[in-house]
Amino acid sequence: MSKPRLSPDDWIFAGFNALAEHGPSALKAEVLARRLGSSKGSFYWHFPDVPGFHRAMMELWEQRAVTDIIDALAPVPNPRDRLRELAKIAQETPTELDPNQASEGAIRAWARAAPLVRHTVDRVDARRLAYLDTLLIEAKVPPTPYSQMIYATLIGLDDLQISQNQSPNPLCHLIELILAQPFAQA
Amino acid sequence: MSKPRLSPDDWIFAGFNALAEHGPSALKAEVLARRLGSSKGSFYWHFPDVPGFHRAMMELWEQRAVTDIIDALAPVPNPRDRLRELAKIAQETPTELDPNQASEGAIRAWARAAPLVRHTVDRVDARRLAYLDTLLIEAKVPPTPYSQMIYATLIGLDDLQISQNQSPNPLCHLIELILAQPFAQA
DNA sequence: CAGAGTCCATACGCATCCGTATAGTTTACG
DNA sequence: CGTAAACTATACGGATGCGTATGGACTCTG
Repeated sequence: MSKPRLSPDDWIFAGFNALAEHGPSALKAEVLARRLGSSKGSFYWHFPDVPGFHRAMMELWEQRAVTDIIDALAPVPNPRDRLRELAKIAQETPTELDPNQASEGAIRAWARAAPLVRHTVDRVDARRLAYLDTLLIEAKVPPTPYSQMIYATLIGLDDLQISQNQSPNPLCHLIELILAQPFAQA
Repeated sequence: MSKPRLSPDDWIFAGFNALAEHGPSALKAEVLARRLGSSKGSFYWHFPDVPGFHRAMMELWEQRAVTDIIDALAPVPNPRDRLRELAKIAQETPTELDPNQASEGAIRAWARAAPLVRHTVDRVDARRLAYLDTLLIEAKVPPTPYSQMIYATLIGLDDLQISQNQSPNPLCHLIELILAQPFAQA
């Protein structure tokens, strides 16, 4: 017991946890090895170097960051309800230890100092905004400027750490405000 | 020439510039000294240690982060126009090399990994939200949940780097949306 | 000019991290 | 069982950061 071999994904998950807890400075080979009760030898066997590890983290996150949202909203039939559901899941306190949710804000903070992360986040933002545009169009809402307004509010609330599971949730309220506009007919 | 003595504020301003450009990892004694063409001896003369330098940065920022906004809005007489002006100045691309504006987002990112910064940002957020509450009340808008909605949008747009000086500015649009609600009578 | 106080440069010991090398251990499988 | 592959531990040299110590330089005042 107590000596399980580690897969690359084990390192990557540990990386996201460390990032969320202690910031980008925790994403170092020796620091992560201590955290996992392992050693640098293991790290450098699975990854070519530290930037390579960062790339692997970003590849995994980029794969899931957009599709997870789309999948979560797919079963909701009504376009207006899809927007409401989006507001709800965006404000849930992250429970799962997925690399998603748990460290969205930490990744955005990391992106400010790391060009690779910056570019990944930019691509994810663009794809999420494009998807949000389609959601709005289906709900008869003009995407400009509402997709940016909604997405910015979502990010800002996450950064503020307020109104997680709180009522009235400002993001839900914003959605209702928009859906009550004359252009958006139920 | 070329050998000006440095004041503590010179170091602090350089700190904010370095933070905005390269993130928290640039806030080190030797890195900053190189940046200023100076040396560690100067740094440790002005500050007891690196955390002490960080404290000095946060003290300066906390002093100005709230009052600067209040002062900028004070000359605007109409409560509704004060909200509109707030949206405008919040979305201006920072020109001045003030520690404010230039690195708001960088400070928020830094706060995720540094408890001292976290606490300072939390206090600033609380005071800004309280001030925004008074602005909304003066405009006959219920502060809950609109102050959080507006402030979150402001932060999110800054993080997204979109819609700086762009039209339609989503934040301005949000303000108009709120001011057009039945409870907010002109 | 003298001396005190202010400010800066350099060197040192210690610690941490990087990436490599190398040897050891565990697992898969013929 | 035995060999090869997969995986891990440890040690090393080089780089960089911390905080201190110490000597030099500049400035203000009498």
